Amino acid sequence: MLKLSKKADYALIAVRHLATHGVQSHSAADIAEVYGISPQLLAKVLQRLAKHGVVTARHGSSGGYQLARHPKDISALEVISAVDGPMMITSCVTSHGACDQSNTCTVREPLRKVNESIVQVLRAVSISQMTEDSAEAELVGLPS
Amino acid sequence: MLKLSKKADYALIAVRHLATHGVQSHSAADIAEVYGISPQLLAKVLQRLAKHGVVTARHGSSGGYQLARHPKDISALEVISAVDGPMMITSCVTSHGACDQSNTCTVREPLRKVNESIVQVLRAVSISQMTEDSAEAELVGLPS
DNA sequence: GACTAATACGACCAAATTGGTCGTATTATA
DNA sequence: TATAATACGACCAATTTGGTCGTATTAGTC
Repeated sequence: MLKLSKKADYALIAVRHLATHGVQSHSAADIAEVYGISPQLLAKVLQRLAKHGVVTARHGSSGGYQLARHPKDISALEVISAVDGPMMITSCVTSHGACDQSNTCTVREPLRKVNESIVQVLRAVSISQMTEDSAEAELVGLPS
Repeated sequence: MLKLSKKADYALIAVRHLATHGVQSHSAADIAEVYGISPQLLAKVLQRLAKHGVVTARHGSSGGYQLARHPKDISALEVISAVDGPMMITSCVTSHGACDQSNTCTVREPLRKVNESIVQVLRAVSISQMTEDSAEAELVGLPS
């Protein structure tokens, strides 16, 4: 239905939290508690974000996660694709290549372009934009 | 994973087929055969398109489906939402209202805007645009 | 008017995806 | 050395999606 996974939602929530709550480390459990999310699940989400270089992790007591970069240099696309894998709108293309109708499928090429446009939109939205509540963010979605 | 359902894919394929194969009726079975899709499934997809006024249906022998409007007046968004329901990117909002974290969820509002941008992109893409193979359609995704 | 070829539609099953948990290893800090 | 955190794979549960079946209905054709 063209919707984000819950994991992607959680990832955006967590990253936004890190962006708005100072530079110190926050453990997965702490963040999870604030938003009422399963700690273990959020941990897994944050691990993937760490693996993709969106956040940095510190082990040990008083450890946790920090943003790897300035919020304005992290796009929504990065966060989403770190958790959900590469953005591909067509359901034909799964992990194991194209579907069996690939040769007769006439909408693949047009859909690829639509996909690119959507990717552009998501790439253009930064985490810092998502932290400014309303106003000014009205312009979102018009990649120049 | 932010991808279209197969039904949406099939819907686009079918609509594109109707747009490029004259004004006469095409039965669900005929179209399905061309693309190697299950006839019954495609029938259901076309029924939903008919219910939403994207195509018109004619019963009886030599009946079938036709486009209800000119291809340039049918958007990809219409086709997709006819089959998959309204486009909502956030996974929080399901059929039975918002999720339980609704009060603490901080990304809903920003995501709503991102969603709108994507809807804009899909609304801007017409079926006729999807029939012109390559060229000129490069501009897709820049709602003015 | 009977036959036939189509849509219409709801109930239902199967398969795939996703959400979420558990256990254990590892790493660093105090 | 104890502890508090991440790391990660295996696994189960729940939801969603894909797809089928049966039956009713509608309209064209002989």
